[in-house]
Amino acid sequence: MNEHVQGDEILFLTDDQIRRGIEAMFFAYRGFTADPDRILGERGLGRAHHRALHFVGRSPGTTVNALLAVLGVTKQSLNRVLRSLVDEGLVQSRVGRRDKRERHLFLTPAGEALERELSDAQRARMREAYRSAGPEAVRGFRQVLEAMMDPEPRRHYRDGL
Amino acid sequence: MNEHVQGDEILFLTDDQIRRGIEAMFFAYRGFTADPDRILGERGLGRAHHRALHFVGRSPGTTVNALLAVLGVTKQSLNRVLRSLVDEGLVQSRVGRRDKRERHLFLTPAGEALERELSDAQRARMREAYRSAGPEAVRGFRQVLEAMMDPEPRRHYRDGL
DNA sequence: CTTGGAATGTCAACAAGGCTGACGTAATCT
DNA sequence: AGATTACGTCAGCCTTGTTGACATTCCAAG
Repeated sequence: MNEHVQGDEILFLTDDQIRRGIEAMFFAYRGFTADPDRILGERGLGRAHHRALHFVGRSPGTTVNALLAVLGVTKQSLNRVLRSLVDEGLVQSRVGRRDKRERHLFLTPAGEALERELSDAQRARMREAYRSAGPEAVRGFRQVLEAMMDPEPRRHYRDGL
Repeated sequence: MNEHVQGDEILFLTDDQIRRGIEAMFFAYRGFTADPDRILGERGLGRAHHRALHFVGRSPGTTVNALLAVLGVTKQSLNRVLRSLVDEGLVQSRVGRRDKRERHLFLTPAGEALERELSDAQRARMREAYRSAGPEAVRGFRQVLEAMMDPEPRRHYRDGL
């Protein structure tokens, strides 16, 4: 092990390096949500609606309970968001066939269109960040983020493959 | 360029890879704020207070205006947070000597203690994530995050060296 | 010296989106 | 039959963001 690698091993864990990482998360998350927030604002919706649209779009037919677990909010909070999405004709809620207590959630065509519009902006930013940083950096990015999650969200993250 | 690298170059920019990155940000940010949020909750404070404490601690004597620019909120919003921090004896606000309109902000010993307590939890998590991912991954992590910021926050991020 | 503008503080009102607690209904499981 | 589960809903509270309006204090230019 040469001095340079030794230096790396020590330096990247200093308090100051950690602080840099903390601030990077703060500033980057703002950028990450900026574009969708702007689009949603024009339609009287918020970030919470985007999250619901995203995960319903990712897993069509998912139940309210499953969505609650992924989003990590209370049912009252989710219900308020879901109700407005259904009212706006963006999400459809179907009573379960096997278990009629469950509601299965789907995006309507309008919901898919909005989800696409929202994600396009976010994707464009992330794509550009990925492109400029390169595959190696992206691996590191995802590795550190995954290590930062709580166990339960990490499960959901891995499920989403 | 062999097929493996070629595959990398293509694959890491697919919509699905981008989506994975988006979800990684969402889940990781929750973990990132979880520990401080818990501590703050016990004291009737919130995430906004943590951010103010962090940046005042990082740049003692900074002005309200400078803090506004870094945090990206309105003065009314910041003022509410700052007032409660001053009331709790965590932050001291001194009138500027040169320009008496300005207020220079400092952490009191109690403020430093709380900032330390909050950051310790956050730092511990990030340190562990850094440690498990390694220096190479950390470089990639910071590279992608920096590319995701808006220009103005990126300036503040780079200033914070 | 006066005046314009900058920096700050403060009041009021509002909205999004979290939370808790309580209650109701229908369906399913034991 | 009774307990549990899934979901919805009402009511109320909190934090944290917003806009708008207005007062104060002070620096700096004319």
